[in-house]
Order: sequence, then structure tokens, then C-alpha cells
Amino acid sequence: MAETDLKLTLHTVLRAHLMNTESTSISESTGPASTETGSSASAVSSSTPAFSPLYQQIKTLILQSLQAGEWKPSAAIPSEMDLAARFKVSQGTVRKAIDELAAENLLVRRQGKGTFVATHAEQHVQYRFLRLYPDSGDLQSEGPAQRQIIDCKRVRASADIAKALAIRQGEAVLQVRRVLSFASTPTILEDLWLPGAQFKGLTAERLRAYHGPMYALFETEFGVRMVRAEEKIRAVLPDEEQCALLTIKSKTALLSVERTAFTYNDAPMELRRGLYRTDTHYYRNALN
Amino acid sequence: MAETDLKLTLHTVLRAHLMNTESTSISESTGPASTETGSSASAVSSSTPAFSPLYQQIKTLILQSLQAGEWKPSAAIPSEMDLAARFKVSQGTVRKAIDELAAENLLVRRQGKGTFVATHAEQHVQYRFLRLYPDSGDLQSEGPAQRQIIDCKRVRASADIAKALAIRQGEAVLQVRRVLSFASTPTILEDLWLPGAQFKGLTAERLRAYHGPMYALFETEFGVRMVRAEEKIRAVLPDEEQCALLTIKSKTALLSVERTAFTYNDAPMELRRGLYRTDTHYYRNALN
DNA sequence: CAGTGGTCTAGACCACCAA
DNA sequence: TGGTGGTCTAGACCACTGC
Repeated sequence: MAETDLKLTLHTVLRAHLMNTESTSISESTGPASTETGSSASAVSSSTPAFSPLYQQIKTLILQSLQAGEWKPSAAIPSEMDLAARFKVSQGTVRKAIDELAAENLLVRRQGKGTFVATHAEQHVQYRFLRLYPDSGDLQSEGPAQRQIIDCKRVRASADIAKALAIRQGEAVLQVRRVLSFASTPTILEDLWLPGAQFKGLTAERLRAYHGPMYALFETEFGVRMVRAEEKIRAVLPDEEQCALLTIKSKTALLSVERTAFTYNDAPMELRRGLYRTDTHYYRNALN
Repeated sequence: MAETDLKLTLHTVLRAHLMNTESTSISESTGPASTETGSSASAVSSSTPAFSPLYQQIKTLILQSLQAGEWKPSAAIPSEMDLAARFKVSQGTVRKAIDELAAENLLVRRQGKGTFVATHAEQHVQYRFLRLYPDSGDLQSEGPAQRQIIDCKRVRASADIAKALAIRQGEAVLQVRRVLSFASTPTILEDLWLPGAQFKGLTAERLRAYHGPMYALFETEFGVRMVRAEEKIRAVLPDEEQCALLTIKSKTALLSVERTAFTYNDAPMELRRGLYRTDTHYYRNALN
């Protein structure tokens, strides 16, 4: 009898992901979900093109809750046991889903305390996406970076900016220019573009007033969380204006770093073009 | 009775990793390892400084077998069940150990076939450590890279080379210079240094004769497997000799990529200094 | 002390592959 | 058909945190 129950449960669960249904099939359903309808289980059992494991579906559901803002950055999400009960799966399955989200830096596990929504603020590694390190000494020996906002204006998206941000050409974007200095030496000159729709009301004053990483400001003030980024790196020679802003002579080669940052669902939300001095610093990359 | 057995087994196992003993404690031991000695289990149970989970110990054991060459590159390692029996742990514990090794690209899992030792050869991604991509089109549209060995000689390690390779200054190293061309355009100029002890008998002729990634040659001919690498990237202006080898004019800024590649145990085994053209290609990096 | 994540086990069943 | 890795479950116990 107990064995029959077990098999029935397994069958029900497996059917849920064999059919690859949307969230309704496993989320928030009340009761142990018995046979329901005499659907074509036999037809499904042979050759299912898109097979999605249960834990992947759980991962998607958690992702949706994150995106919907159900749990705010730096807040704790429900415990594994709670989520298991909510999704009607075992703790181990929730665990595997959270494992992957933690590996992608979307969640942070803290033993004995809980699982928390990752954030760009209060992260002991201040600049999560910055790969520039000083030639000598630690990162901290230079002290905190000095930020200087040069400009922040509303412009129309050019063709390449629009393409990178997945918007239409001519749509409003915010363009920011700033200089980052380490140990009082101007080291990074950055131009960045943000889609106007999501960043209404962003001004140079607000940028100057905020003390902390810009991505943290995006989270707290605009509810936009950058999840991952891609960079294209080149070596270039600066023009005169760029030289002046970085107080260098024109013969110095600079690193050109073009970064596209993405929120959930791989939606691009920022294009950033940086020029890095690499005579006193270097760009570090780990290959695995 | 059965319950008592279970607890005894758990206790024995847990003691093994609480005491953090070397491999003898869990590997290859015959029989279910009963109480043995009345060791200070109670003293251990409170405040253990270095606690290492069982699966981490299994991981270390597998790593040692890999390093010792028990399983050759591209060969299959024993199945999870076999390893579980060998190490006297459950399949799930072996599984977690292999999961981490696969995440580090040391092993490759293939469902239905087995788990295999990763290799730089026959990997569908040819250049595992190369992050340079053409501006337009795919990576394959340019066809295979043309390799031109300029030089291969035996020299004494300078101070910086010795430091990077963790050897003494003045020890013998092999110095190789080569040019990589894509679509018949010289794109990468590389100088690389290898510790002489591990690469006896490497000559320009052998390098020219081998068709495939250099790291694959290191594996098959010298038994040296590069496991990970670190790169320091800068923008530089080339000197005249470098310009000539890359057939560019001297005003072109180039990407300087200094790579240190490591074998097992984080032992550095190669220092490579590359100059990349970035007017037709770009260096891609993913930030997570 | 209770609650959280972390480890370990045992067993069942599935998807994939090769012979 | 048998063997491999992949998924899922249930339950036990451990380590860590904070009240």
C-alpha cells in the first residue's frame, strides 16, 4: 500500500515535468495532486523533445519571484524547507535549484542564517564587475576610488547604442560620463548609456550624492539589478579630449573595455565604454 | 539492531573526516571498518579547526589519481558505483566530488557513457584558453589558425621568468616564439617559456610537426596537463621588431596578454606573453 | 535552544548509449 | 539488454548562527 502511494506520487511528479507545463503544474497547487485528468501520459512517455528536470522548473519559479521583486535585494528568501513545502517537492530538489542560482551569483547562502538575494551593495567585494587591479600592493591599499561625474544628459539613442540596449534608434537614453581615480590618479574614463524608460529622474546630482557603487544605486533607486555582463576588450590610442580627462600624454595606449550589463532574462540594461590606464594597473582574468 | 548498525557506520565515517586524516583513513580500506581504537572521539567532537567534508576528501583522492596518471587524458574513469565501492562511501558522495571536478573542467561527464578525463585535444572548443574573437562572423569562418614557429631555444631563466615559473634564476627554460595567423593575417605574436626539466627534447621541429593546440602536445608528449590559467592584460605600443612580425605599422596599439598556466596543485608550468591585434579581433570576457 | 544551511546515505526510477 | 550518468525522494545527523 505504501509502495503504491510512492509510485503514484512519483508518477504524478514526473508527468509534471515530462509535459514541461508552466508553473501551474507544480507551484502553489493544493493537496497531493491526484490523477486529475486522463491525459495522454502514454503518448508523452515516448520521445519528449524538451525535457526539463524538476529542479530546473523550481529554479525558474524562484527566478520569477526574484524578478517580480517578491524578495528584495539583501533580504532572506524562505528556507529550503519552506520552499519545498510551497512547491510540493523535496528539500533536495529545492537545494539543487538554489545551488545553481548561488553559482550564478543571484543568491548567497549563509550557513546557519539563510539564503539571501545577492546585491551589488554591501558586497565585501565592492566592484563586482571591475577587473582592474594595481600593479603593486592590494586593492585596498589605494583606498576607496574617487568618483567624478563629468556629465549626465538625456539624448537619443544612436544606431549602435540602440542595438546594444535592444531598443529602437532615437529612443531616449541617459548618457553619463565619469572619471574614476585611484590614489588620486585618474585611471578610468567611462561613458555609459542607460535606457531612459527604466531610469527616469537620474541626474548628475543624484549620482554625485550617492556614495557607493553605481550598480547599487541602480538597485535601490530604480529597482534594476545587473546580473551578468560581457566585455569586449581592445587596445586603443586616446584622442585629445580623453587624454585631458585622464591627464596623460597622447602616446599612451589605453585599454578599451566595452561592457554590456544584463538584468534578468538576459535583457541588456547598460552599455558602458571605458578607457583604462594600464601603465599602473592591469586587467586580470581567470581562465578555467 | 539495524538502527544501531546505521549509527555505528555514520560515526565511523564522520570520525574519518572529523580527524581529517590522510587518504589511508577511507581509501582502499578493507571491510566495514569497525571501532578500531578507542581514540579521543569526544575531544574531537568539540571545536575542530580544519573540518573537511567527506566528498572533499574523495575529490582529493580522485585528483591524486589524475595527477599520478592512473587515468590517461580522454580515457574514462571508473563509474560512480565503482568509485563508491572503492572509497567505501555512497554513490552520492562520489557524485558530489565529481560534480566539482567537472565544474573545474578536469573531468567531463557524458550521460550513458561515463566520466572522462578532460583534454586540450579533441575538445570541440579548440583553443580553451584563447579569448580572442573576430569582429565579424563566427570563430570558424576564418578557418583554422596558421601556426608559424619563429624560434625555440634553450636559455637561462631571468629573474621575472624564474619567479613566474617558481624555479630558481638561471635554471634552464625553453623559450618559444611563434605567430598565429587567422585568415592569412598575422594576429598574435607569442613568446612563451617552459621549465626545462619537464620539457626536455622540445624543439622547433617537433612543434612544427605537431598539428593541433600546443597544450595538446604538452599532454601527449610530455605528460603535462594545464588545468587553469591567469592573465594580466594591458594596452601597449609595439617595438619595431614586433611590428615587423605582425606586419603592422608602429602606431597601432596592441593588447599585451601575459598568461601563467598551471598544472595540478597550482604549479605554474608556462609563462606566455602575447601581443594581440585588436583592430580586427577583440578579447571577450564574461562577468558573472 | 531552535532554525538554518551542509553533508551523507539508501533506494528508486529515468534518460541515454552501446552492444 | 545492461550499464552509465541524471533526477528525485526521505531521513538522519552535523556545523553554524542568534536568541
